[in-house]
Amino acid sequence: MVPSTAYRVPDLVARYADMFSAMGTAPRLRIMQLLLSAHPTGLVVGDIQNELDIPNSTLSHHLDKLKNEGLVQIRREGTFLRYTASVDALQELLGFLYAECCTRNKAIKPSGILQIRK
Amino acid sequence: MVPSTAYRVPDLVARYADMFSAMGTAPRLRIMQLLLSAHPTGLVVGDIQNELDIPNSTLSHHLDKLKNEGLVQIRREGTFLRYTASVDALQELLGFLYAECCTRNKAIKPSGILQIRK
DNA sequence: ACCATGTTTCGACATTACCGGAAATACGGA
DNA sequence: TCCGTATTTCCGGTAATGTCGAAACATGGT
Repeated sequence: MVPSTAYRVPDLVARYADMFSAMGTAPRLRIMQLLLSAHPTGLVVGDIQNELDIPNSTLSHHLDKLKNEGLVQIRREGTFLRYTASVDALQELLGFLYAECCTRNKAIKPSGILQIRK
Repeated sequence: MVPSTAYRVPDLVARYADMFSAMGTAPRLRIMQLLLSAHPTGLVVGDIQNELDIPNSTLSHHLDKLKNEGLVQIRREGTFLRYTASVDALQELLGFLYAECCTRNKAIKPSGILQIRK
């Protein structure tokens, strides 16, 4: 018996919720901001630590969470680990929000997103 | 002695983090989707409950969280409470994400947000 | 093999979050 | 005032999360 599609389709809403949750604390949102500001080069853990003043073990947990939700990408450079913001994930998330607010339901006018921001 | 601006400026990052956190669980993200799909009319609590099949007390907690982060607006209609998605809050949040990803750091091309979405 | 540096894991704690049944409250109508 | 419906508050249990020092691990160089 073939299971209904509901079983096979990964729950996108749950996935996006997890992404939002990963950006749902100030330290992690700051990390993402920092990585975006250093895009596409990214930063090594020590740089992030110095910039945000987070203890190494705490920082490692936050980075792990961001990694698990696919929001950052990692590559090794000798003894360093370089983290970069995942453009794909952020684009997906931004696209989801945009679709829900602007495309599907037209609750927000696209022009409203481009606000003056100092 | 004048305190540095860092003291007076409310921490916007923390605020946005709280908003992301509020949308960071599947039940609450579904509630926001539902309210957006019913925008601008909104829905009364009972409708949301029937639609999402969440016990009343649990639902009330989620709605309270969304209210506290300013993501929904409420008005009373007799014995009913009508919830609507807060366009202002969502626009602010979307604007923040857009600015961080597209404007400030140009990590994502704006055209990439408008993806085909079924 | 050893060392220095960078990063993660371990272990523990406090805090907060999620969930839901039962009771309490709010409102409008009879 | 009493009743029925709508919604919240109260209370408890359980699980998840944020934090961080200390120890372990990884890597490249000597």
